[in-house]
Amino acid sequence: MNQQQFFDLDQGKNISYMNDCSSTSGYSSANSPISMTQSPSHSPETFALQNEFANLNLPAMSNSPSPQLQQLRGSPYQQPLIVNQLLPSGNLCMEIDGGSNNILNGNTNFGNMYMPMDHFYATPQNVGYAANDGGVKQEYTAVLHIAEQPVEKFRFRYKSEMHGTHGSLNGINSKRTPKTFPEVILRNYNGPAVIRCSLFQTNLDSPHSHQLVVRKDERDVCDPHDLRVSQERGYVAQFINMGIIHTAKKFIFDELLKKKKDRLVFKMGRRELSTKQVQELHQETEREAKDMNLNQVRLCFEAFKIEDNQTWTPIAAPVYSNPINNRKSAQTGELRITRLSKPTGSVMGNDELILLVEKVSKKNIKVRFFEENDDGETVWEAYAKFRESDVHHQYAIVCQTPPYKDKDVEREVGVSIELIRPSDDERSFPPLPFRYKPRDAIVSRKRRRTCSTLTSSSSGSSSGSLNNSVELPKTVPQQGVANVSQHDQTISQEFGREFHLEQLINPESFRKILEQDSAELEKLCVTDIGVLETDGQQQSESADRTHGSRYNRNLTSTYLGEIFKIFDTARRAVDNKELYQSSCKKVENLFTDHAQKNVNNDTLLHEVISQRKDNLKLAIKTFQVIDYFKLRELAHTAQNADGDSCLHVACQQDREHYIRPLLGLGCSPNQQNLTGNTPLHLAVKEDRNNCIKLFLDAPGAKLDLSLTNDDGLTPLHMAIRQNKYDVAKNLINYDRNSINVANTTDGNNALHMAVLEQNVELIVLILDAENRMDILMSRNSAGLTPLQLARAKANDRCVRLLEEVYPDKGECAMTWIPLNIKEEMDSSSAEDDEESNSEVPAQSIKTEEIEMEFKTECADEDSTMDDSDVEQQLEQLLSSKPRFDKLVAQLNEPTADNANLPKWKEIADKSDLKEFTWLWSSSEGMLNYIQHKSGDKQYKQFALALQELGMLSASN
DNA sequence: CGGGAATTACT
DNA sequence: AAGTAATTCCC
Repeated sequence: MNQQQFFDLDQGKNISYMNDCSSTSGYSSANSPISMTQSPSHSPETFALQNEFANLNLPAMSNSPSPQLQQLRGSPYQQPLIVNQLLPSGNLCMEIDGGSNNILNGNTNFGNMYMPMDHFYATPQNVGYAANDGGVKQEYTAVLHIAEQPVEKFRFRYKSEMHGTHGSLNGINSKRTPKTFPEVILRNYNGPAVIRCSLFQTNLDSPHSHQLVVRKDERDVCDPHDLRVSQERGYVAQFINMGIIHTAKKFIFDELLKKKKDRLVFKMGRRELSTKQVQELHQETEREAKDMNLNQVRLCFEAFKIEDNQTWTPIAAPVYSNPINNRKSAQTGELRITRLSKPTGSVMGNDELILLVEKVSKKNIKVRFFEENDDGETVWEAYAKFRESDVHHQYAIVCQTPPYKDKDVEREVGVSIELIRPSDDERSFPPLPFRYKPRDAIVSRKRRRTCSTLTSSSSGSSSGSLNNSVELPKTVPQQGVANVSQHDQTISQEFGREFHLEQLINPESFRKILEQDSAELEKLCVTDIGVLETDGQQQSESADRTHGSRYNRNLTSTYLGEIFKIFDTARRAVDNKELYQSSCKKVENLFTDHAQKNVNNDTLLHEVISQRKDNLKLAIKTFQVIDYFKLRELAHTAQNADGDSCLHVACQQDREHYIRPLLGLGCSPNQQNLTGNTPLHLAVKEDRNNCIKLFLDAPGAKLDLSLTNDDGLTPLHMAIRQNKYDVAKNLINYDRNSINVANTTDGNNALHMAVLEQNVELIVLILDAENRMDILMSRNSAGLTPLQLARAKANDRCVRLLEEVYPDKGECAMTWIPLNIKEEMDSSSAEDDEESNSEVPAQSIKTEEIEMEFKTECADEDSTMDDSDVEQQLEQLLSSKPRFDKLVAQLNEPTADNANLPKWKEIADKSDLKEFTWLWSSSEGMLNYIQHKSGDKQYKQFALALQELGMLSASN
């Protein structure tokens, strides 16, 4: 018996043992029956070798690796010979996978190109695999049980990476300490046995071309790995220190074939496969290799008993581990959101959100928003909107948030975001929090509500005397109602019965109300104003204070009451001009004073139109005051801390009936708030269709639809992005030029954006508008026309639709725009791109002028042009639209020699332009291209070629 | 150990 | 020619 050392997987270290059994490893020992084998072609020579090795049978192998051993590591492909020499170690086998197995496999790696090893196995006696070859199901009493699954994600390393160590394949429950490893238990069996672990495909009962290696003596030995188990050890086999080598693509087939052969040979207990078998194996391998999942493997565990030291008999059905995924791959790697561009968004959705993510594949990724209750049940989910092209380089996703389920939430709602990979339903972890913010409308309403309470100055109870000693009228809601409850169509059940909605919507009638001072209004003005803001919250808050009878009127009520008092007084003293003047001043001061004190600087007007319960009476009276004292400037400039005007608030709160009165009072419809939004932006954003309509229909309001908000969008852009056809239609009808405005984020105009939405109706709508040419030709920041964008990112239907309308089927849009068109564009649209400032001559000369000049010039010169003249001539030719077109036509004609070869192609083929020819389908493309090359070689060449063809003069 | 990056190879 | 995937490098 030799004392030997080997690496014990169980113990994770080298140990020595008495070599009392010479070879357990199935593949390994020279005597072993099954040998691995042979590459299709082996050199016959080496029986001798085999014996030699067999005899080598050494003890050494482990601790003191021979120089060759050391050389060997990590290079099975390259150093087969050395590998062969190691073979003997296989005899050590037993506890750990015999080194020999691996070595053999290593050998197999080389395919036929290397030293064949078949002779090793040529020994006749070693046949003994008792397995169930004929495919007969065999009943086993023993059972393999996986006690510890491998981790589900692991980075597969390429062989070239297998230098140092890179961490081993741990058990799924492994922690820093204690670590665990894949582990199986053999049950229902007595006596010694060997458990084998090898790498398998996940969807086939077939080995995987990757290598399951275990680091041993500075080298990586490949699977299968055999571990001896016994009663003393509790029949537990723990596979320690394994790694997975990612077989390079080019070796997949070879590796797989090798493994399959080895397996078959082992199973058959024979040393040679029949030619037929080899062929079959070949074909089978070819098939498998083609679509083998290279990023997923599983472990296969088998159990054998070894009889006569030679015969390996399976004693239990093989079991397979869960899949192990390659951590590095985009298909199976971990999904992770690294960062969000912002943590919040509107409940309305459609906010742009950028996610930085770990490697994802754009075709296989979704962004899921979801909300769970305390029990972890999903109560809501929605997916962000984005296109494949919004996935930037596998590492970022630009998406639009989905709307939240409840658009009327009053406070922020916390939800989660995760990535989902549909192919395997993998989720990113952990989910990232995201907060849905209530709509501005609700926020401001709430803010107003709470702040009025907060800021209300303390004062006496029901008498309501405050700092400024304003006596607020005691208000009993019913009073107001009692007088006038004759109409049915009313806005506000409690307070507004006197006014029909339509009256207010209609500016004429509203004006009348204001100006004529109708009896109704008169009555209104002398009666008490309604109760301000008595919503539940305030009531409960006030209830808290009631105990000390310290119920307060809020700030707004106070000021409003004071102002109304002044107003009423002044009005009664009709002829008192002085009183009127001073009243003006007072009211103005109160107005501004209030705004200053009020939280968020909401003015009285803001407050009055955004009461939780719409209070028409109150609002109208306030309007009347403003109007009466000619304080339009106040209304006009009234902005709160968010930069919101009253119109903004009206839109937020969906109080469309105030829009016209406010416009009438001088509020500017084009005022932008601090985020750049006009009231119309808000109306679109918040889906306030009535507001939108009123804005657009308002006679005096001159809306500027080209204003962009901080997201770079006009109202039309927003509508398109939200696929709001009707809104977009109304906006376009209001101002057709608005479709040409480019958003300042990516330079897309309305058509670009509709294309991105792939919304055919919108595209048609836009195309039906006028100014078609401008919009067709305008380019976004990426330099793309709508058609080009469609080709890149939209479906066929959109592309076809657009191709229909481009005059030349989009030919010119594929490449460059003729200068003259571009000049038109430059002057007519906000769009600008780099091209336009580069080549275009600064002086834009009228087409006719060029023609004139050109004619005269050409008349003089003719055959005597030098190179620069030729170029100049070409340049002028290209810069005139008629000439350009003419040249296009001429060049599209076939050449004299070949009816199938247009002239332009001929020129291209003969010049440096050859390699670009594929770009163009007619001469126009080439001309567009060449005109931007002014001054360089291609341009000159082209000019000369034209001259040669006589085209330069011909085109005169 | 574990991971990011760079490089190269394919579409 | 751009964008991914595959490999290799290297901190």
